[in-house]
Amino acid sequence: MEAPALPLDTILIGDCVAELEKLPPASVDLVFADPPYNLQLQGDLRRPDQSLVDAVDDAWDQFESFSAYDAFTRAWLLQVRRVLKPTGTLWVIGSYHNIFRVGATLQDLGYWILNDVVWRKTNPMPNFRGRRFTNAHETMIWAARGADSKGYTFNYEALKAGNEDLQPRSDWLIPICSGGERLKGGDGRKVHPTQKPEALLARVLLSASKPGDVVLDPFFGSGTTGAVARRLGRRFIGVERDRDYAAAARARIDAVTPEAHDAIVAAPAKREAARVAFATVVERGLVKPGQRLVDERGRHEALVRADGTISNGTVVGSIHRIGAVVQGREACNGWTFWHVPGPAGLVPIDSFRDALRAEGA
Amino acid sequence: MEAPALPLDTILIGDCVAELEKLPPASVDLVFADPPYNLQLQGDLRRPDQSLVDAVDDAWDQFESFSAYDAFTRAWLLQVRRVLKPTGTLWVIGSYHNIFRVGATLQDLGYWILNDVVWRKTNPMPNFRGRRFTNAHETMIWAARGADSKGYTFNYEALKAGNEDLQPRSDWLIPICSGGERLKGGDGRKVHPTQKPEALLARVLLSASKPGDVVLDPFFGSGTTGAVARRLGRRFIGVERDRDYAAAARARIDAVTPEAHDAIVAAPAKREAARVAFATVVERGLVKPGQRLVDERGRHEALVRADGTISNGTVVGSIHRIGAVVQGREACNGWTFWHVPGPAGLVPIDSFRDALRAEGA
DNA sequence: CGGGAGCGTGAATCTCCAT
DNA sequence: TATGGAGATTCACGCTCCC
Repeated sequence: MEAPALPLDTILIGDCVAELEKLPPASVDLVFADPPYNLQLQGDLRRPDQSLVDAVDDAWDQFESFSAYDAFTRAWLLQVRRVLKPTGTLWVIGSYHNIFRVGATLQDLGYWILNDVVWRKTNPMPNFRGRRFTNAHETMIWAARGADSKGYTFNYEALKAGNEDLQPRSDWLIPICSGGERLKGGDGRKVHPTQKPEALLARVLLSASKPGDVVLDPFFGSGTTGAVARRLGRRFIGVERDRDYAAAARARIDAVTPEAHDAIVAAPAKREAARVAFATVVERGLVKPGQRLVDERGRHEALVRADGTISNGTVVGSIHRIGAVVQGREACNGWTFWHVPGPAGLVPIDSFRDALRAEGA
Repeated sequence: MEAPALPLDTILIGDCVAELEKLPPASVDLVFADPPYNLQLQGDLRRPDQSLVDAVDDAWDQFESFSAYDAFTRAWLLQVRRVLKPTGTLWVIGSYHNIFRVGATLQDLGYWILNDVVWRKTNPMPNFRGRRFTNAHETMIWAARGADSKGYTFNYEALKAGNEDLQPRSDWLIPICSGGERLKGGDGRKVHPTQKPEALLARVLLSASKPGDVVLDPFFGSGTTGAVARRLGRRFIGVERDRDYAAAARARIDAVTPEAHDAIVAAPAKREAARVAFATVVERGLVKPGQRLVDERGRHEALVRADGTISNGTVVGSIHRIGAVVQGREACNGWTFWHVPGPAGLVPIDSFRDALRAEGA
């Protein structure tokens, strides 16, 4: 009996497990999956200006329990593993709400993790209540079918050449999807609540697939995977339950102009802005807690604290804030204002920042 | 029966589950855990000739290995949860080999994840074979005892002040432990294979504990947690099975000089400042009854009443309530919203509260 | 057409105390 | 334990509007 043909460059409408069951085994080169994160949000969240955050409260993200989510995860991971070629690999993206469960489940099913890759966001949503760290990253797991998998695609040389001849690392700095790239409906509202940036998908496809490869996305959503696949000369298969999402994705992909064949190489990574905090200078021991800082003319002084704040004896705050306070000004650049007294004279604390930047470069 | 005393600033020699069982419940403020990655897996999955066992087709063997690791993880996480105070939090560090299993297990046990934090290494070990991304990070999970946990320590203001007045993010850039900080034995070889950098522990303790807090490390190893705890004025309890590690850690910690008290006391957060009622401001005559209040743009106004309430002409209520009412909003911080018009411009009523606080200090 | 102020918004498990 | 009120809390961008 003839194997069913692959529905290339197609969006299949339906539940991903049911749709994947119809695909032939060992037929897909790469899978990118952005499953529901199972967020468990309590009430409304408001910004400090009282505006309401548009939360992800869609029905597709609701699960009864962890075990219900685990069963769902296991089911789609099993089907994905079936349709993956022996040389194929899987990427899954998630946040701390779900990624640990996904990772444990895929290990249980025999997948072999190659890397976990951190997507660092240049512009994450801030933490409005100041009770946690700003959630500034998401996690991707890159896995082969099994521990003995050989021959998977990893375009190491191209990635290295595009990264100033440095090895590609497991942490990627990429902005979130916004501006013109973000799909909007006729009402001006976003089409999909969690549209991923094309730059992220581009780096995934350029890292772990070749032109002509078949890329499957079982949670197609607004179709970023399809749009990037088409642009980069890959074939795609999308599965999406929601007809509105699928229609928007189809229109989006049809509007994509594929890159010329010789242009499909890894783009050079953007040079990362080296922002150094004073807390880091203290943390690394370049300036010690308890150190006395003075201004250039010796009129003002302050003491360094272990957490990278400084104190003028009455107020504790940042190097900038305290610099402003002691001068009775609105603002002050603490990096140039404060100095460490030494045997050879005053050393501006900015010089320690330079040292850290040089080290990071 | 009297509760057993806490063995403060002590290294307990033994299995961590057995040793934790001896500690009283709800007695520890912070736990930092650096558990073994693959307790049994590594040995079990390699043949004597070091070739990999075909784990994909040998589900039984694989299940056994992961299952044993999960049981171990569950056991120590349960004990840690027992000894944590209701306001206490847990940090666990791991890599993709184990962190997904640890994360899923701690969620199953009822812990509530606050953040996952990525330790980005400035100088990771390169990937020699060019078949994966350079593994340039490790993952930490920060979790409270449960979803309803309140009152955990997070020194938000200090972290923000030490970070260029920007709120702290979930991705941290810190070098690996090397150079003089790395403990070496008499033979010049490293004492412990996975010694963590003190800068990492310092940021954990400065983020989520206060001076005098009790910090427990159930996998004490070379004692980085204890050394940093001592330096930053925290108490520690370490548990370590290996006597050599424990001895090296003890010597290391004894050589640590604690920071001066001024350098480590937490900066007072605004939310912890003494409460001042607006009625007190009126009572003291800083704002007179009958005074007209306006918002920053002069769009809204209200009149002060002798009892510390204000009125917009139709409704009487607190500065917060009336601020919300005039804007048609759910909530409003009246202290920053309302101003007293003066010859030199608008004076926020918050400044009168500051004056009373300064007077009380 | 340029520049700047102002506004909108993003996968979010986002308070604490007194009664 | 549940409820209600006080009051603390945001960063990077892209877009619109106005001068």
